[in-house]
Amino acid sequence: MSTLTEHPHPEQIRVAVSTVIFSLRRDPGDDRARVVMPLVRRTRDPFEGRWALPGGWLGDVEGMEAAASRTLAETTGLAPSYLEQLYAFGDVDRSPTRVVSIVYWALVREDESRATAQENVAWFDATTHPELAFDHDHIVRYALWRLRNKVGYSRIAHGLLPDLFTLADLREVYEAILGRRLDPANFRRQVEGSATLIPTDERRGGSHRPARLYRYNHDVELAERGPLPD
Amino acid sequence: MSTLTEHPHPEQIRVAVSTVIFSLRRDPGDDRARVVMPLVRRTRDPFEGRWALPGGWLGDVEGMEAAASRTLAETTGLAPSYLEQLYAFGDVDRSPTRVVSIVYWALVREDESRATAQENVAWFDATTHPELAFDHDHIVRYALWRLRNKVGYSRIAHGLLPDLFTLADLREVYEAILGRRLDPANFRRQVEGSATLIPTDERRGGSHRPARLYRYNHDVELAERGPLPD
DNA sequence: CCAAAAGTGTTATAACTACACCCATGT
DNA sequence: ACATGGGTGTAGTTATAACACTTTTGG
Repeated sequence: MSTLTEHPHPEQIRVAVSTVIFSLRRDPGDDRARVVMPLVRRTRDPFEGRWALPGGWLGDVEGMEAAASRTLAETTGLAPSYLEQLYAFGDVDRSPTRVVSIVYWALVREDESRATAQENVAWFDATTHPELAFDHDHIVRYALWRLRNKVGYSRIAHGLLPDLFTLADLREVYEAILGRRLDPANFRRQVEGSATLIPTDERRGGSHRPARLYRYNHDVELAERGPLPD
Repeated sequence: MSTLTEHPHPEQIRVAVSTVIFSLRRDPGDDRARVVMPLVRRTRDPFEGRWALPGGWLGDVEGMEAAASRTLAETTGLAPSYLEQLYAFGDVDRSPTRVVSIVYWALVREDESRATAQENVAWFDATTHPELAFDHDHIVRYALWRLRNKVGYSRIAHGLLPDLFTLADLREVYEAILGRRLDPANFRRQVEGSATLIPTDERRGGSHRPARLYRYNHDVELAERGPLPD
């Protein structure tokens, strides 16, 4: 690639792809939703027995994003509603052998995330999880930071919701990600003014006054990430 | 890395590191500064003769950021005032052989960028440059987008200026990057209110009223990039 | 004195925040 | 009827933008 500094033959550096997958979990008891992620228990050295991010080696005729999707399918069994490259980690000592990890982060809708039933896969709270293998603790922290950051200036929150949702649902997503309460009135005006939602005529009646259901406007993109492939 | 999907042995994928280096050029004739970047002319296939981003293979005991710095030193001969990972490019068909490129972007101060005199290296306007090798056109577009984006919410503009500078100098940097004029009065108030500049007692007298010289306040960081190494 | 950039002041507009208040429904 | 979340109104604050104006230098 580019101007090649002279090496008789490039050394053996392996390329892996991992993905931080976020979803939302709203348990019967809790009144707030939590951000959760699936982890995989390692069945071999190094770090045998420890939890780690789902991932695998990059195939030699496989695109990196495709590898991330494959990873995601193998663990959750479903397609992500949002997928974006997070960062490339390549410190010399981050693994016993030299591995460069291209890390992606993804969003999966709550209803879909329930489908997971693989062996050695479990969902954890994204903020309070066991100590992970390799530098994955660090990676998860960074992914969470990016998620919180991005939710402030783009529309990715919809990636965690089903087709139809109320404004309270959407607000709950923001609150779970940002970790603080938002004013319902101001929240409503903000999203209504942004032309990203299409109001439907349907309502959903919980225990009180029924709320209008909205649909996401796919004309505006989930997130602007500049001039990048798709 | 992580949960390893079974491959008898990972295939031969090579890892390269490239850097998009930005600097500012203020030529005698022009009244505005331009964003410029150094390119390297390829001396071998593929794309022999075409201009490309400076870069090289990642050494097997070399960190990725170190590789980017090395690249930068080999072309400009100097250390960057700012260096950040841009993106990892790994499409299967972006090169005749499978190469994953970890791309960084960097800022170099104008006075330092004059020192370049390597063979096969030349500086080009960042917006109007010849068609580059590989997918480097695409990469440069993305790097420029990130630069313009980041200048809006962080202090990286100082990475293009010497130790002492006037507010007009700083404003010129912003104008060159954003491609539009800024109101001097409002610009002054914004940066003065942000506590990132330390006023000195020195002045610089051009052809008219002397302007106060400022120094960058290193207590606040150049840019917040979240919980990432250094 | 004049041109031009340095630097200050003023005002209009938009965005954000807090919070009071009314509405519609299940119980 | 009443508790509760859905939904609207409004006023204070803050950030931004436009632009008039004063100051200080070199020529």
